Amino acid sequence: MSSHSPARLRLHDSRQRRIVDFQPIDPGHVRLYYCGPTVYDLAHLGNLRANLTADLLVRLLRVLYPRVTYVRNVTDVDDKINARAAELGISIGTLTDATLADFHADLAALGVLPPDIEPCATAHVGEMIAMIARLVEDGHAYEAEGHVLFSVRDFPGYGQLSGRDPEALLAGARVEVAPYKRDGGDFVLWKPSPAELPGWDSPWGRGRPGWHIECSAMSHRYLGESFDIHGGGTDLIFPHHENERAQSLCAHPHGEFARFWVHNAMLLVDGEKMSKSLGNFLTIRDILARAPAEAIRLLLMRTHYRSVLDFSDAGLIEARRELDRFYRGLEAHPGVVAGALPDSVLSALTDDLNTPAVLAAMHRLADAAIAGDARAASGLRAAGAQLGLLALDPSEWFRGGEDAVEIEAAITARLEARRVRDFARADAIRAEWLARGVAMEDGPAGTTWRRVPAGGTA
RNA sequence: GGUCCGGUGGCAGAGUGGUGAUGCAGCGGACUGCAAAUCCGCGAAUGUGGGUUCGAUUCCCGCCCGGACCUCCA
Repeated sequence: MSSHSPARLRLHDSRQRRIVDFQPIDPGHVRLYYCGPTVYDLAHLGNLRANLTADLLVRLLRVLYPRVTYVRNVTDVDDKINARAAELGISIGTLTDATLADFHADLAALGVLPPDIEPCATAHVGEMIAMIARLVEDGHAYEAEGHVLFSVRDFPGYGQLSGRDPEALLAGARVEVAPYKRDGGDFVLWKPSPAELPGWDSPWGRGRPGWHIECSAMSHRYLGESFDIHGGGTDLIFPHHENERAQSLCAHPHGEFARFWVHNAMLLVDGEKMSKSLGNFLTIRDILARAPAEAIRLLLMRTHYRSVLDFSDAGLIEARRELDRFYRGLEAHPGVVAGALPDSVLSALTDDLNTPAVLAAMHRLADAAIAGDARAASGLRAAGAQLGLLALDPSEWFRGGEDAVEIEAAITARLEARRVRDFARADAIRAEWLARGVAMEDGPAGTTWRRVPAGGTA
């Protein structure tokens, strides 16, 4: 167990590559920005991991500080969107609206709280153009063949976030370097857009923004030149965050952009990398069809956010069993309400979001609650509320669903079989229902039932 | 090839310069018609070779293995 003060947040900062004390710029108002979805397809488990990490961080910050503003953008102008809309034969707006609605529904199903501000890129092109114009004016960017490019040579801090050698970055991509770039590492701020694709008038002609500028423009608009935390997956560190940082620091040289950078590690599925380009990604919807939402949520919290997580069905079943244990703790104290968040839970959370340690603390609370400790049950409830877990009534967790009448009838039939000591028949009924995902359990007070993974051995 | 991260019981997964959490699985016992749940108890791990140290799983170096990034990615 960590021994630091429970209310002092220690957080890993990617730029410094170490765990540091989190010091907000304004302790009265913590501000953070996360890179949100590009809305062209259903969200997958990797997206969920990033958004859940943000959710846990924001929930914790709200406990520690009086005011938190969490901004998560929506990328609704992008080449992948254009391609997808054309492929489906629908308008870009139809695609982005529908995808965003799906995204919201999926995250809500997982208990991920919405951000305070969710700006769309297409609503902030004016801010992007203004920022690009400023970069051009100050000599940090140049126009070439209708494109506007950021000059990485010009920014001495380039490479600092991702820990890369600036000289090597000047060379840029290994494969192709557009001929109009001064240095291979220069990246696009603005590019020309043909009539059939989304475009906006600009000082450089009709065009659309490059990938990175929207986050710089929108974080500035809503959080200012300097804010506390910027987050996302580790795969965004380079080039996306490195470029955002370069743009923002050059456009606003008196600001510090993001003070702390929080990045979650990638997720594997059965040991394999999951990515959109490989096409092997599991969507949030796929998994919701296979397991209770809280089990999915807990599964993701069983691994620290900075460690690679290998998603598997076995893990899902284990997560479900852990929740069984927690709900048994609550079931032992009907009507228990959340009390104060136990220090064991808070100190684990403030220790760089050590969720595995939080779960260990919750197991101790559940053990105590089952043994009769009402205060522990109350603490367990509070821990669950903090993590976005244990939101159900125990009876709903164990016995929710629609076939309760049929199950009760089977139990009655089985009790009769037991009464006449026809144990073969009693066992057959129990086995049949277990295969259907219902475990029948005989106790001193009669027979109860609960749901288990279908075909399971629980 | 370059940069970075990591290797902990059967599996999952934390922490720590000095008795190595927690969960799942397993084993023994209580309870049960038998199970389940619950309770009591048990076994089980720091990739490898060096170095620093009174002491290393932890710090340093080499090696082996895995992963990430290197301009689509959460």
